[in-house]
Amino acid sequence: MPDTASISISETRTYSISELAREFGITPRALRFYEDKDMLHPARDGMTRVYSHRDRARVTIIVRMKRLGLPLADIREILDLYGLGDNERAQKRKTLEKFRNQVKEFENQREDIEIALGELRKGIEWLENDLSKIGPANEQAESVAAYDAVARKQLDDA
Amino acid sequence: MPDTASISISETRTYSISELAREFGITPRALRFYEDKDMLHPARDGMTRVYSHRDRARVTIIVRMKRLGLPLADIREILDLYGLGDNERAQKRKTLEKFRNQVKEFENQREDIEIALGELRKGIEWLENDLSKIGPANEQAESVAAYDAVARKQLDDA
DNA sequence: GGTAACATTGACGTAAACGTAAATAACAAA
DNA sequence: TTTGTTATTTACGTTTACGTCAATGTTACC
Repeated sequence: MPDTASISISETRTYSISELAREFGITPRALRFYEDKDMLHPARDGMTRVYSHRDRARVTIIVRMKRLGLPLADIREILDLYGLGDNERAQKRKTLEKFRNQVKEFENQREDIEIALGELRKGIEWLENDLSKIGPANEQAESVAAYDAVARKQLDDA
Repeated sequence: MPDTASISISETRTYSISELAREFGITPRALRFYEDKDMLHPARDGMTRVYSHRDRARVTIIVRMKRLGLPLADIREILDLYGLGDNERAQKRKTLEKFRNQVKEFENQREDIEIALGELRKGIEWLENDLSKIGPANEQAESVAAYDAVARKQLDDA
């Protein structure tokens, strides 16, 4: 085993634009768009893009952050960390600050999710209860007042 | 104490559009926009909007859900539950389904957040380490290789 | 050697969620 | 009474994140 000592096959694989798009449930257009925004820099074989294992990893991060609602500009800043060579300390300090703020925001967001999950589960519980009440063929019921009470309560301590 | 038996003062308060806007860190324009989208139906004093305690509660939900990245249309559907009177069972079933799906999505999102927090914290750790290394006045260092290793690792198991 | 499948670069279009300016009205303080 | 603050509707503008052609080019197959 001479040169390619510790390079696993998954790290030497390459991907076409539509392969990556399919894998991540996005479109080729989106990948070109990200490249246009300097978030990706795939190699080229002539004109056609060739995505490496590390390009793929960047896409993973992009998609994940996007799901969390981060704008592409913010995602780009995060990605840029992995591109810092022996850069300015100032830049690193700024990045550090942003990362810390981002951590706080994510922690807040996690709290929001817990709250939202709580409310949704209460809603589900009530709906299940209500739907199972009189079997599958009743309208106009006596549970109206009860419902209103629940709705009121949900809204009141929101 | 005759009529208004159990109505706390906070439940009788009303709010102006700019009051609410300030409280939630949004603009009056946004509140009007939400109303235009049928997510709010404040009362009117002449021409000017008067927001009740329950209107305020709905804004709470809107803002919270928005932070989680839900589109307004989806938020509206959630709000609509609190408006269901003695409605069609079919509608309730549909709502129940959507709530269940939303719960799953939020749980996925919570996982994404954990992962993102992990990566950010690793990044922070490295940055802190790096910045504290040679005191406050050094560029060109020997940590380049070490950094590259970290970056590589982060990207590889993303 | 055509045609089907996949690639490219423009370039214009679009949906969501407001921003912003214009014209107007109500009301309070100086 | 003028100035200032807050409100209204109407309407066009803006940003983000792509979608959607159109025109063109390479590669693979039958």
